[in-house]
Amino acid sequence: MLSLTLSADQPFNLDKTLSCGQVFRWVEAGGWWTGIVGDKVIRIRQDGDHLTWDGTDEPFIRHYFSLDLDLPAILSGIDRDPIIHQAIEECRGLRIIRQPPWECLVSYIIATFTNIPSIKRRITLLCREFGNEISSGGEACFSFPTQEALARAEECQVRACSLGYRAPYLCQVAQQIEANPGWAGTIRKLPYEEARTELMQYRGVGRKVADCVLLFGFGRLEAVPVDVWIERIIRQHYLNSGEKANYEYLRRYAQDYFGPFAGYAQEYLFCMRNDIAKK
DNA sequence: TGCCAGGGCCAAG
DNA sequence: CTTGGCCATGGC
Repeated sequence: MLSLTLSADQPFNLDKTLSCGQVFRWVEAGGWWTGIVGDKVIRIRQDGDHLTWDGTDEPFIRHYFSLDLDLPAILSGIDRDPIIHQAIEECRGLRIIRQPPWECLVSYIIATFTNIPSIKRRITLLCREFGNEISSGGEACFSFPTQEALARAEECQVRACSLGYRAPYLCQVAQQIEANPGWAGTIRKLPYEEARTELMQYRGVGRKVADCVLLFGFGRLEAVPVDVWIERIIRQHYLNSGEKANYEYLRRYAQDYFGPFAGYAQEYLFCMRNDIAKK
């Protein structure tokens, strides 16, 4: 069991970070969060300024939870109006996690046109079916399926994980990625707009999924995924009623308005969606 | 029970 | 370039 003490000037809220809907493989029970990242089973809890965990080392924890970033500086940069201010007050300490790109890509393809409980359930089924079993001492845990495993999977077997019409997307994107193993390095080197265009070449990846992958999988903190909730919030609180706005308009609006850390603003607003988005 | 969900694809206008 | 129908599934 390892531990670290958070610095007093760098807030971190483990519960908000893991429950806000950016990751789908963490479960809380009895004050402990258990999650599977790569081939590691990690158990972690927070007591005030103290983190305690096992399953990985401290550098991984610091990197995965972005503990190296100056969160107060980020939050003061986006704190531009009473709406986002309320979200910052309520969710302070929420940090955007650095997800493995492949897991992030597949997860957000699965996340299209559904709800968060269903996403978690489907990813669990997919890992059980196509991942590798990891010994964890407790109940059986499974790693996220590799691109090779999904590329070779039978579509009907993928579909059996309650994935519906997304099953062929997953099989095809796995084959595309397998044929282009340097894909993540390519994305990482490109500027935002070009990286986005590159990502959208993959099956099942449109504007919104591309923005999610850039934000959560590649640390592009300027990316603003616009799902139905964020669209509602921007329309209700930031635009004139009836103002014409498609996806690109909404995304650019948020990026121009909130600045280089607009992705953080997006995630804080998303975390507060049930309080600030009506209907 | 019906509506909705961290949308994307594809054809038609 | 923009719009509209369609898509499987399960939570609420």
